Formats: sequence, C-alpha cells, structure tokens
Amino acid sequence: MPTPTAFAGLAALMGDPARAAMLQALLSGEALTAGELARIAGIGAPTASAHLARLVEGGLVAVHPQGRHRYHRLASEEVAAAIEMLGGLTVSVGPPRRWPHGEEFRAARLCYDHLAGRLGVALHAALVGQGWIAPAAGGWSSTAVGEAGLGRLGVDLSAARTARRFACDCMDWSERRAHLAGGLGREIAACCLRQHWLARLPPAREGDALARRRLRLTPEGARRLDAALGVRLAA
Amino acid sequence: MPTPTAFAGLAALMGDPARAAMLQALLSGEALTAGELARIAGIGAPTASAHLARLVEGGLVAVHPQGRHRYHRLASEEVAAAIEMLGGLTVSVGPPRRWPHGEEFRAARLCYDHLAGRLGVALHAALVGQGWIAPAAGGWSSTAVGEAGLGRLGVDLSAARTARRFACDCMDWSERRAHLAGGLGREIAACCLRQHWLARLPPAREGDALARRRLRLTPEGARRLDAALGVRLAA
DNA sequence: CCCGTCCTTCGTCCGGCGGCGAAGTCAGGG
DNA sequence: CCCTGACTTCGCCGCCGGACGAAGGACGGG
Repeated sequence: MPTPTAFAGLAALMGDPARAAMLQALLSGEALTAGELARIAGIGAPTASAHLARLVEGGLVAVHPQGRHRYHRLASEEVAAAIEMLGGLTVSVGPPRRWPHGEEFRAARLCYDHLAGRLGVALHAALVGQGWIAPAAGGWSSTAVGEAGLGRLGVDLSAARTARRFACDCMDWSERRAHLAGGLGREIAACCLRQHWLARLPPAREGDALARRRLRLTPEGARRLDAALGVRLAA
Repeated sequence: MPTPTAFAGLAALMGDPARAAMLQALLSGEALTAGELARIAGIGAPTASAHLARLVEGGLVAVHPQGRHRYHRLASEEVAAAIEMLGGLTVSVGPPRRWPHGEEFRAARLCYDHLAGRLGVALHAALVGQGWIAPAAGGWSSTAVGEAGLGRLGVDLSAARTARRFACDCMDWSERRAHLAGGLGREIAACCLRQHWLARLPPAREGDALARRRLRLTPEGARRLDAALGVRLAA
C-alpha cells in the first residue's frame, strides 16, 4: 500500500465540500472552466483557483488552457471510477436512510462517459439478455448477432475497440447493479446523444452541480431503443 | 449522485492521516483494538477514540466489544474495495515517481481477505491459464477440472459459494492487473494460511501499519502451489 | 472488594486551511 | 492602444478540528 500520508492526502483532496462539488460536476465528462466550477461550488474565483491548483497538483484534474479560458476535466478514467465508487459508498454506508436522491438521477444519468441509472442498468441487461455481448476475460466481448444489431443502431464498433477496455461492468451506485462501461458504453452513449435519442443536458443552474448529469429520454429515443432491444427503457 | 456534502464527508473521513493509517491497518481484515490502532496511527488513546467514533458513526468501521477490549474492523467488503481503489489511485496519479513501495509488499500481501501482489496476480493467471475458472456474468465460475483441482488443494468450495460473489476480479494496485477476489479468493487464502503454505504474518511493530500485510511464501507452500498450478509463484 | 487495564468523556489549546478583497497578469476586441 | 473579462497571486482573517492531560466509567482478575 502506498504511504498512509499519500493515501490521506488524496482522500483529503476529495474531502473538501467545494472540491467535492467540483469533482462531481466534472464526473459528467465535460470540461468546465474555472469560473463555471467556482459558481457550481458556490465559492469565489480566488478560492476556486486555489482549489483547482491543488486538484491539478494532486493529479486528479487535468487542465488545458484555450485563449483566456482554462478548461478542467478529470485526469483519467481511473479518477472517475474512484469518485463513482466513493459515491456508491455514501449510499451503502452509514445509517440506513430512505433514498434522499432525486428520482431523476436514479432514472438516467451519465457516469463519466457512459449511461448510468436505471437506463444504464436496463441497457446492460438488455445487451446480455439479447445475447449481443458475452462474458469474456475481464469484461464482455461482442457476439456476431450483437455486432449486427449494434451496427444497425449506428454504434461505431471500431471506435469502441480503440478503448483500453472494450466493455466492462461498472457498479451503479443507485441501482446496486452493473451498468456498461468501457469503449462500447462510451460509443453507445455518444451515438444516442448524437442521434438525439436523449434530451440534451439541461443548462447548469448556478450552484447546482447535479443538474449537469440529469438525462431524460425523448419519446423518439425511447421508442427506438425499445424496438431495438425489446425492453421498456422509458419509465 | 449523493449530495456533495455526503461525498465530501466520507472522503474527509478517510483524509486524515491518523484515520488513513487506521483504515490501511484494518485493510488486512484483522480486527484490532482501539489501543493497537492508536499505536499504529502514532497518536494518543483519547485522540484515537475520537477518530474511531467518527469512523464508526460514518459507517466505515464496525466495532464489537469483547470484555474490556473493543475490536474494530472494516464495516464491509465495499469499504475495503473503496480503500483499495483509492490506494491504487495514489500510485497512478500525481507526478510519475519510481516505485517507493517496498518490494515485499509488491511480492505478496493480503487485500482485505484474499491474496494480492505478484502472488495474487500469478494465482489469478494460473487459475485462468489452467482452465480452472471460466468467465461468467459478473465474474468467474469454476469449471469441472477446476473443482477437482481445488478440491485436491483442500479449498472449501461450498464455503466459497456462500459469499455474495463467488469469484471476481479485483484490481491490484501494484501490478496493475487483476487478482482474485470473492468467496473463492477468500477460501484459497484461508486454505493456504491454514496449511502454512505461507509464512505467518509477522507481528506488528509499533507504528508500522504496513507490516501487518506482508506475506512470505514458505518453501513448502511455494513447492505445493507450483506443482498444483504449474507455475512458478516463488520469486 | 479493590486494583489494574482499557477505553471514553471533558476541557483546553493551537495549527492549518478555507474564505474573501484587492491587486496583478494575460488574452482578445473594438 | 486601452478596455474588458478570465484567471491568478497576495495578504489577511476566522474557525473548524485534531492534539493532549486529567478525570471518569466498564470490565476482569486476584
């Protein structure tokens, strides 16, 4: 195990309310400017700047300047996974409480770059149930019928294969079941969003980090997914 | 996602150096008394008591009093997994550094209740390579030849099946490859330790949380594992 | 029953960190 | 070229929380 101080430093980095709000906002995969993150965290610009500097220095966040904006995003998929896992702990740990988490978040949301919530879990179950993916070492591989079906849906399989992992499970913190991550999960989400099967992300409200991650199915999107996968994804 | 404050609270709980040292010590799966944890963290008894109260209150640690001792252990496998994942981040994140972590830890150690390090990774690879386990939804299932072989080794398969998950991957932070977790991983470790295939855990030195997790193969243990699995596990 | 041990509670101190305002730096536009 | 807008650096303040000493319960043993 790494030195306790290194471990504690990393955890402490995520342990500040303002930084935690920033990290959760970045979990959608978007790159956000320092000013946006300051408003999301509800703090002033100087304070946000100091926090972001520490997050970058700690390796959790990557920054790439463009003009007079500085865009920030999570440094890696591993960072996103760790944040998701910690978020999952908060619902399983502590005094049992009735779900205080909005119904919208449980229905559909983004986990880094793929679909999560009931929608993501249903997608996972449908892909397995239809035999489109099959268990393989370390995750899932696509079947012949799956490749045909995914192609019909417009999913870019070759792009999915360029990822470090083609398809693997990612524990869903609200449903307590796996949803689909990896290159395939990313491409399916990209394809769905591109084709407007899902409503666009609503604009962020000031101080509301969570609004960014909410998704709603369009009627058209629900219909096409239902037809393609043979399940009722829409609530 | 849970409220940012809940997330931050949990991360902050792990973010204190003293509490981090305690959690890492508990990662071996052992139940430790408040006094032991105080010495491990290098703090006084009153301070340790306050820290442990917060860890229990936060749901990360479970306590069960026995006589005048109060034994503490991690509250669940999920807590252990989250701590491991955060530990993994500390080696992949931040400025690239040459491995400052002891060779002994990378060779063999315990991850909660199963084998990790090069030993754990080699075991995983051997089980797959010999066809003793095969990919299944959410993890691995045992094959017929595997069940025979594991039975010869003295592994209690029925005990392994009582776990929530029979066999699944757990990312190894030092080898960056999967080792075996779940009921099977637990039973193999229990069986190995019971049969003295591995040297006993060395006694804890004061203030040294890491010593608890170091393992060394006995010559007898290495020979039997080599013969059974057909790989050279000993360095 | 009294003592030793383990652990907790209480009271107190103090260092560190998060917060902001003001000033400085840099990029872009009219 | 100056102005605006985005972000950083600097300096300072307030306060939360982690540290300890002393005292106060539990529990077990002689």
